[in-house]
Amino acid sequence: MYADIVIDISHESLDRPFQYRIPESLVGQVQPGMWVLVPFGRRNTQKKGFVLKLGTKANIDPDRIKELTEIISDDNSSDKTRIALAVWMYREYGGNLIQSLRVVMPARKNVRPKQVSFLVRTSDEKRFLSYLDLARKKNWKGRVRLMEALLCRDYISSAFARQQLKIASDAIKALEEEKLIQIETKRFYRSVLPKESASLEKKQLNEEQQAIVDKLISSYQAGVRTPALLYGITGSGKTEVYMHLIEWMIHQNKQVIVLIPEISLTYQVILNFYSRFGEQVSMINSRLSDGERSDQLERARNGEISIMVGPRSALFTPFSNLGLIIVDEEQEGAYNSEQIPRYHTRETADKLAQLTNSLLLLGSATPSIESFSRAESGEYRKFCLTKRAVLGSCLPNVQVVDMRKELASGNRSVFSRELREKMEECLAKKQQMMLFINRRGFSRVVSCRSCGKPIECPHCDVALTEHLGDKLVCHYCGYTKAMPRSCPLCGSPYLAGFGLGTQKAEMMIKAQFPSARVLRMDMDTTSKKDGHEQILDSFRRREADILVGTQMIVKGHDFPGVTLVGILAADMSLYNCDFRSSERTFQLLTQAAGRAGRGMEPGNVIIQTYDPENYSIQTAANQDYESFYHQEIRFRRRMQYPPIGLMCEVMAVSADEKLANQWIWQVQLLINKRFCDIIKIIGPSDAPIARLKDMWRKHLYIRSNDHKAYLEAMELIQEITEQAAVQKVSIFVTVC
DNA sequence: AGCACGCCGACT
DNA sequence: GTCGGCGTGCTC
Repeated sequence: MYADIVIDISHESLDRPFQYRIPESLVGQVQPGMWVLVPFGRRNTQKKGFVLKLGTKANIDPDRIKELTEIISDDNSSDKTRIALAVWMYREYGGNLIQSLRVVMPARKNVRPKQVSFLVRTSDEKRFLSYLDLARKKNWKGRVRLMEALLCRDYISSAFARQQLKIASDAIKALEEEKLIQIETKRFYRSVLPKESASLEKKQLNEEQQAIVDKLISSYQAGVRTPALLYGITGSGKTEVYMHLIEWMIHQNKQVIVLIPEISLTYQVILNFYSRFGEQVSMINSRLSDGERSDQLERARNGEISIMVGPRSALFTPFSNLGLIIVDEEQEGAYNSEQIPRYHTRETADKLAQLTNSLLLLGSATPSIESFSRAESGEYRKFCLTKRAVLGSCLPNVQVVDMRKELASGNRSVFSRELREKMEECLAKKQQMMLFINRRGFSRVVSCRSCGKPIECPHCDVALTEHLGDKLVCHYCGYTKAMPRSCPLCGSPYLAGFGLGTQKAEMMIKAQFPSARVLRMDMDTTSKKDGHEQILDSFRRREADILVGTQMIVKGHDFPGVTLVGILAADMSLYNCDFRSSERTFQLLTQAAGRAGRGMEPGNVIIQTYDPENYSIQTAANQDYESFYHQEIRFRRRMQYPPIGLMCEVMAVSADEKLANQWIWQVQLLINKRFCDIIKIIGPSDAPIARLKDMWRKHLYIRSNDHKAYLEAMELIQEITEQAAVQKVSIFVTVC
């Protein structure tokens, strides 16, 4: 009997199973999913390993196979559910199990716990005083100072002794050896919460909100765990519903995970939770250090905190009595993991909720087509918030401008006449505006006017973007180079930038409205720590009239002073070769439009587009989600795209182009052979970015209506992945 | 990740 | 002549 075991070492070359013999005494006991101890390497050092599967066939020369040592019992219930979750992720999203395990068990890093040490007086007063006399006589100044300080207190902190009393470490050592003092250390958790405490009073719920909270609580008590979709228009107060539900859960001694897209995880949000729930809350985000992060997870494991707020990785907080998982802005793309396993947070949260018998609550103003269709079919429960919570504020007035007509009447500027007029009006009234453009940098591409070829990144097959200061930047790998004088291919000196980026937009605004104060927000201006907060705060304090930026300005920020929102090129995201582009465009436009008129003043939104009849633009302009949904689901049904059919992308990545190609064709061949009619394969072909960071990328799509066959195909791909790993080709699946 | 094997510079 | 530098390769 053999077991395939992954060794718990984070290194690419060990990301594959090793076979071990199961000793007679453990046959029947060793099961997939267990942690075991195995001898590894020449020295046979005992390593922790994870049992993938059992088998009777030896894959290598049986003489080379060692015997596994023992089973490590792990009785932490949260660990058990998280291992089960990792196994599920591995099956669902591919890659290696150790990769899934590493995502799910993040606290495994060896970070030193932060400690404070104290010097504690241990001996009785008599001996202490007599030694003090001796020290005085001998003129041991340091020891005298330290002992005098300890006369009136039982202990002082080492930091205080060193820094304030200027005690050298040998003085401390000497006293310790005399058994007069003792050094004690106490574990101390790094705090990530705001220092200030604003106490936020509990807001009264309106009728609609109250009814939803009541229904969720009563059904929870009745044992209903059907996921709930909270669909509420922008500004309808979804957060208050969350807060009340969380409060109830805490009273039931349950723990809560609140997931927020990284981009909207701002100081403001944390302050909100902190002022409501105090020390019971913690948060994690990507800017925390390893130490800060694992401290927060440790506190969750200890039961010190009950609420964890964070981006997708917060889903794996080791709570032992989880009751509720909230996924806010459920439709956000940021919930798709970029790394392998490319899990989707909503789906994974759903699985975790099942494993822990908790409630999953999804919230959105523009739900994903998946979630809404599940709500329609009854797989999810649907709750609607239809009224804006702030009294007096109303939905903005939206206008779609046809940029083709602008061009036809001779306006070649990026601002339509309508937008210009509204901007002038807005500036004159001393109100604020936001201009949204979907591309950072200066121009989209720089290409040669003679040979027509764009200048590309040497490591990725994408065009470089022009940035201010005569720089060319790759937005995928960060490669930067100076703007060349002439075309690197044909030598022609005529190079020109095409398309519009945030930097260029900022420059044009400044040229046309010289008196306006402009702030720009994109990846380039927010890369510094707290760059995000600084820009938003400055805008909130009305230190600028115009905020121009990429997606990040439209995500959930509340600026009461904004009365105008301009979307400079609405269709920029529309023509990606991706069946979700309409959905993304609709969501982006609706969100951007929702930024206007959040205060008492009515808001205006101008959407500039070259395709004004497009249904995603039309329905977004009317803020009509349901109408968009019905048109979009019709399209998906016709094309058998998700959520109607099952679909995934299989990608083979390798430094060697030939090998990547060879393995993606292997996938195509084997799937075709086994499921020729049931599963449709699109491709293989080059991925849209055929080379990224010097790695070649080949991909294909798999589409099927047969759930069973689809899962079998996934297993087949899993096997191919293992074989390909030997040749350093990584194959992974992205569920569409 | 560890650890061993292996091929070239400064030393008892 | 050796001791030791870390480059490369393997671990069931």
